[in-house]
Amino acid sequence: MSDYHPLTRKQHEIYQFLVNHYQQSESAPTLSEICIGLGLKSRGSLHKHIQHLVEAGLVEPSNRQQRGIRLTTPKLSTAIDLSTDETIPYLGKIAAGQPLEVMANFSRITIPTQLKTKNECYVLQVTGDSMIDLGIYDNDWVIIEKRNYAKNGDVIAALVNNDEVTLKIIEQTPNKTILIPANKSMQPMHFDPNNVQIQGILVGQMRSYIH
Amino acid sequence: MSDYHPLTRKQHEIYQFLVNHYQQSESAPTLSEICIGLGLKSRGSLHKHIQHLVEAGLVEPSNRQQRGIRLTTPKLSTAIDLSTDETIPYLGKIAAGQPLEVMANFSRITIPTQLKTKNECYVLQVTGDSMIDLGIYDNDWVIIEKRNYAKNGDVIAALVNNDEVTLKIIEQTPNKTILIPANKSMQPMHFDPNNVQIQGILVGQMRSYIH
DNA sequence: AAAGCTTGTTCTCTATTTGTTCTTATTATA
DNA sequence: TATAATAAGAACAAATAGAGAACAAGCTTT
Repeated sequence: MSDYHPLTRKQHEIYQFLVNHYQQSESAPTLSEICIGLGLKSRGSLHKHIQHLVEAGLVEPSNRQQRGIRLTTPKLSTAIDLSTDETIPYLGKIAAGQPLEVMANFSRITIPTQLKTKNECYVLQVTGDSMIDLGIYDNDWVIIEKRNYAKNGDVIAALVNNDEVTLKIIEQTPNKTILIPANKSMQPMHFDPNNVQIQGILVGQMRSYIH
Repeated sequence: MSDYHPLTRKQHEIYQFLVNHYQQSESAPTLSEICIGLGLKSRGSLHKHIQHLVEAGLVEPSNRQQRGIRLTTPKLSTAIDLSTDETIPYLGKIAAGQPLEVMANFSRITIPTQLKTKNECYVLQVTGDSMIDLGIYDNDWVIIEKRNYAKNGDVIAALVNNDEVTLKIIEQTPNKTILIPANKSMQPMHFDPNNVQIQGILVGQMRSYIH
């Protein structure tokens, strides 16, 4: 009965989001919430991906039930986390098309005090290899201190062209902003300062080696 | 008995209101009071929501009794008493000359659940560049699951020659143990298996960029 | 005890949200 | 070039949400 259903990259990404969400919140997310969390705009396409997760046996079929997405292996779904104040918002994958604030309070993550500042911080998950020369890899988490300014050489999360959020090294001159990847095989990108909105600066990084 | 009853956004909001109310007041709120508290105008609609909470097993059925809304005791107790300890021992710099146990319980560190396993874990701080090709840098923290065995290719913390603890990739043959640094400019080291005591395997990594 | 009020409950009607299905277009990948 | 993966959006039905009317049972006041 069980065919072999390898996950595509996107399906794996969505599954990770679901696992993560279940660790933080007791109720399942809505399709729209997942869209926002992953930077998608169409519930329709997302639904198709989730159908694949059902076929792969990772997600139980949810018959029109709202918030009906359940993982088949209900790992930590019961582990409610209402612990102290050392949690900070997890804003999902580095998200396209949205200033980060819009999805605050979706879920929260526990953080060692050593990895954050006294100011407001949040967590993003990194996609891509643009920072490997700094030891930040695909799927790592980064802790960002919320801020709208930075000094040259800082690693920042920025909204570029009102379109996508990236993690880069910043160099600013009066009439030009340069975003430099920490990856020798990638080129710095030049922007009009008006098209680069700084969202915060890098203060910490985490990586899981589990499975 | 228990079907799956995910809470909708409104139901969750109402349940939160009830939990909150119970922490401050001994008697249950009236439907109208909840309406006022949540900005609703119809007791009728509210009642329907509470019916769902009853079906979900979070609220006891109250047959026409005024101020009869009670939370089911089991859920209430778990909601309060979920103080799982998410801290693990910090054993300091990767330490020379000592098996790791001796300095346990010096201090503890808060860890996100995503970075540890269910088993016993502890934190070490890395010195040196022997793992930079895996993105583990000088002064990073690593989370180690306590264990005395590993399979080939695992990244392990090991006590070598009863002298120092290092973080390396392990390759074991019946009569030889090879510890391989993840650093192209360093050479693998060969040992008699008796001189290598595995202390644990790598499950997580953290880095602070503050100052 | 009777009148007046509040409360829980049930019902109908309407508006919004959500899951689902389709169609179409674009990008990767073999 | 062909095939799969990804994405956006339109359209639809079911689930959910809100308002209000109506009613019986419990309180309060007279």
